[in-house]
Amino acid sequence: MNRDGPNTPRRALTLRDVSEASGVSEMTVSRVLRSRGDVSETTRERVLEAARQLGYVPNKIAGALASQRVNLVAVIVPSLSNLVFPEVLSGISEELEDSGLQPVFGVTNYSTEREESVLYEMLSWRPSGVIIAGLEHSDNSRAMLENAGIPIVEIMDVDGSPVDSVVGISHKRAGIEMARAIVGAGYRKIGFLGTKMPHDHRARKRMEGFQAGLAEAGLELADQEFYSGGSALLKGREMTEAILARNPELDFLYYSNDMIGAGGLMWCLEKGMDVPERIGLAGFNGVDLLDGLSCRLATMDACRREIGRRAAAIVAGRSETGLVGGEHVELSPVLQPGDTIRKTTG
Amino acid sequence: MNRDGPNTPRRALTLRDVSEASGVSEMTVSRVLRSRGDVSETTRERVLEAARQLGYVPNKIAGALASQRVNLVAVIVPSLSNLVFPEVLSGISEELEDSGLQPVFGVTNYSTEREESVLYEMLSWRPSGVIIAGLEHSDNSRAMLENAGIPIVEIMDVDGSPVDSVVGISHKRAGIEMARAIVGAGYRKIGFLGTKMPHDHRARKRMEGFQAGLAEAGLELADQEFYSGGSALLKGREMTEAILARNPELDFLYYSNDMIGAGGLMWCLEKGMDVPERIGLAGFNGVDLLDGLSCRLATMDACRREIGRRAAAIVAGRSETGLVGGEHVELSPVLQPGDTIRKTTG
DNA sequence: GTGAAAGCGCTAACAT
DNA sequence: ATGTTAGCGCTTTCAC
Repeated sequence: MNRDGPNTPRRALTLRDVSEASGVSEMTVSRVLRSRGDVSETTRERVLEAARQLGYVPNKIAGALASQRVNLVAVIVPSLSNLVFPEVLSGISEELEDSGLQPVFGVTNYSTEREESVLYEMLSWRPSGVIIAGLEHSDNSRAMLENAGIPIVEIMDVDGSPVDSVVGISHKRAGIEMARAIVGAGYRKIGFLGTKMPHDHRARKRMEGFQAGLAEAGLELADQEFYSGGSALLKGREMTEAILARNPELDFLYYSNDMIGAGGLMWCLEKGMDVPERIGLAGFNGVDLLDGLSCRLATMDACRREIGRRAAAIVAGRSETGLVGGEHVELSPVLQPGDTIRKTTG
Repeated sequence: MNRDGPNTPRRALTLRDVSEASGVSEMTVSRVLRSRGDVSETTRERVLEAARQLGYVPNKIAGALASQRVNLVAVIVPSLSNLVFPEVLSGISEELEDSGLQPVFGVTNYSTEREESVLYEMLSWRPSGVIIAGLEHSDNSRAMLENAGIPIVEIMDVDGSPVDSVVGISHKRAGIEMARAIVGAGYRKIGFLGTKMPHDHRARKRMEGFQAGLAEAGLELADQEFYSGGSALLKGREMTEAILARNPELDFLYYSNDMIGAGGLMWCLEKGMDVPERIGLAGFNGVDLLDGLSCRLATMDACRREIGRRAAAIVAGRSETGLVGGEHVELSPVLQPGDTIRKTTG
């Protein structure tokens, strides 16, 4: 609306404008605006006042080109609707808050191709670091990361070989431990319910670990069910109904995430099933949404916020270790048994 | 890890490197890389091959400075954990997909100060447009938006005076209509439950509209309850218990969002209350999470994805109207009565 | 404490 | 179809 108002500049303001308005050289204006010392208090105030009056906003593009420094950190995640990732992003934002660095988010929709183009796009802004979910990338992406010459932190997962630093949990181990807990509680006919997405490597690794854990006890998955798309809660209900119709003797259901698990739990409770005696359930992630359910679903905390924080700390050069790169941080998710795993008396 | 590998460049590659490797002038390389026509197929391929081999990633900073064009759109929202905003962002991303523009997200945590600094930071990258949630900004922020000289789209809300374009719904009207529906269904003792956040202007406007709607029928809010922080589902339970303990004769509860509404609904059902006869409930947003509940909470769709799309279309210069700025798009949220509002026999 | 000159890596505009 | 020149708005470096 105000585009043609009397104060609207035809072109954006530059340092020169502030310089002229304050009667001080561009160089000194630049120093004041970047709070570099060695400027007299008088000049400082004159400049600041002029800049404020004009409504000057510095041009970081020119600044970055001249200084060869960009205070941006590229953050690349598969999705924003997963609930997990916004929490990781919060952790990153918090840690970066007063580091002078600014996160820029990119979303891949679990597509390797899209990851490649998002990464390319972001690297072309010459960020100071990259935080990227997962260890599985296309050859091109991996090459770009290796050649970027900046700190790279792969997050969420540690099962694989990182380009540089890595912060995450072992989903394989998480699966194994969940299997052990379930078997230890006496369940024997165990089903797995998860996403169909072929690119959700972490869910796949959890399932593989889970199978390995069952194998330790001489067990196998009794049945499995996969979905894609739609409301997770609803899908959880539907899949639970389907798998139990097919296989009524199942005594435990392991879900690849908490939301479908919660849907399944609600379905079981409504059907009047005895949870956790007749049937036990568990999910994954430890989303605090579950705090609101009357019956708490067993789950495992994925340490999302902490992962974000630690990754950001590495990029900001603030991690405790003196390492310059190649840090390897494995966090340990903790089983939260809730009310849906039978208590063993031993 | 690979930082010191044999192929790691000490400094980033430039056009000049590609130029030398391909034996073609920088200018022609630049043309090839930007797919500007007027380059022979032979040269094109030579250049592309050289760039690929070297692993050249263009420097957008230099490009933007030279061309005075930046393909970035600043998107500023209060929060990522609200579930509503990721959907808006998805709508924006989708619409921007093949426009050549790239969204960059910033989060304010519902703080006006933070909004100001995020906005300043983003404008200093000279984006091609700004999409920002809400119509309430600090004086400084408003001035920055007015002087930016680029398309500004304020989203979510239309109750107020926009800087330039606006895409959203009237939360006031949404409140009024919900009140009319509730009163029309015969409820009379109505309570409101919402967030305490003083900066959630949209929730406030819904409440004000709601009160206005009740007033049309000579009614007032019988009671209210506010919360801040914590798991929304859990808070919904707690607030519901509290308000009904204080005021057992309430026959309807209007929640400022679906998550606390779902918590309240679960609590009522567990207590064996007759929903919707003895007590009715309604939320706001139309989150698809509700699809998974056995009893569907009444709600109103906030048109989140659509808002994102339309806003992005305006910034991309693709909106249907021939206007250059100052577009005003008001969407109409639709009441989804679900199972928690008594059916009237009229 | 302040200023002048050079140049960051690209692209617009104009040759050829 | 390709090359040359100038300059985007800053910061670095060095001089005063």
